[in-house]
Amino acid sequence: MRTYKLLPDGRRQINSFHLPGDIFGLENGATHRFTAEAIAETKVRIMRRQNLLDAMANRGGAKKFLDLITRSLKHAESHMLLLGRNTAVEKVAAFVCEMDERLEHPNVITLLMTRRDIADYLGLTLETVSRTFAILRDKKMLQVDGPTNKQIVLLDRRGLAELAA
Amino acid sequence: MRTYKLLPDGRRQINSFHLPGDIFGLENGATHRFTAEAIAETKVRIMRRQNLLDAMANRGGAKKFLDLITRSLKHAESHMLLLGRNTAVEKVAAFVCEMDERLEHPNVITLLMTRRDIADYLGLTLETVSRTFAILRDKKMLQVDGPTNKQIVLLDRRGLAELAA
DNA sequence: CGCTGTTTTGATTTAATTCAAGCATAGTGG
DNA sequence: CCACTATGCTTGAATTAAATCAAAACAGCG
Repeated sequence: MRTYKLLPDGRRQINSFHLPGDIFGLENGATHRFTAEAIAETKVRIMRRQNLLDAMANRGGAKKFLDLITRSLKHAESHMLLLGRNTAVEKVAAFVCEMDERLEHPNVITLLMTRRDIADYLGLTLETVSRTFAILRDKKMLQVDGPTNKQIVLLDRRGLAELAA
Repeated sequence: MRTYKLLPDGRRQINSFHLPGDIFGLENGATHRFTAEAIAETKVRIMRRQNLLDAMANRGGAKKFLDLITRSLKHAESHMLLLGRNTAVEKVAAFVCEMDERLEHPNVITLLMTRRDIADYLGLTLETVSRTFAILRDKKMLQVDGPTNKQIVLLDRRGLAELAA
């Protein structure tokens, strides 16, 4: 799934992509803070706020809950650094490294999102994302494969991680 | 105070500025996620993690705590949108509007941070921040005053808010 | 098959950065 | 009280990274 915010004129910032097992969408106030969309066949389990507060009432629940939100905050904080201070190459390298880690280092990363989604996640245009994949491909750091170029094979995880900085 | 993250080569992203009364720095794991620095005479009250977990155990505490972290997350999420998708003018307008709101619409906003701090908060260079203040000044949307140009007077709150989008 | 949406690639433009002065302010010490 | 220095802000000129504009190729689909 993708969660994102929109500007009135249609510019979009994707906060994060959610993989199976992820928890997201913690809200408190009366209004939703962002939109969530499935980009593949998805099963979602909903949790009521009341149950959340109940779960927090016992020590084990509080700890788990603290872990969850710390993870969200941590991701947001490092993503701010990326959006504000990284170059296009660094952003794309960071993106593939993030996916690689979250999928636990598969041989092939199958991207379910489009180039535009990736661009809107990284604060770039889809053309720049495409060109940057080409740059990393030409540097032999990754392969771009499959009929729709959505299969990514990491050839140089160390080099990519260095770029991601 | 300012809280920020650094890249190895010195590039800096300021997560947020903290005003009197703000709570910040919620951490969970063994390592700190960012650096905090005072940019003015500051008194800081520390809270132990244990006390936090205790406070969460009762319903009132849990609610307050949920409010706190929701506020942090919300700020981070909207800041991601700003960093990834706003222009320089929109960023600076959003910055002065944020300060105006948080200081509860004073006649004069006295900035305690430098132009570089603002730049590192908005994902710009200090020169661009300076130029952008000049643009908004020339548009009669704000005044830049004081011996060191750190006093900002908002002349057109509505217009600035529209720019901030 | 034609239609639609996606990706790539090329040419051009532009917003913001970088490089470079020049000033103003505040602090320091003689 | 006055150089002297350090720091921060502004402004101008040149550069550049990424955006925009444009076109072609391709896959998937009804």
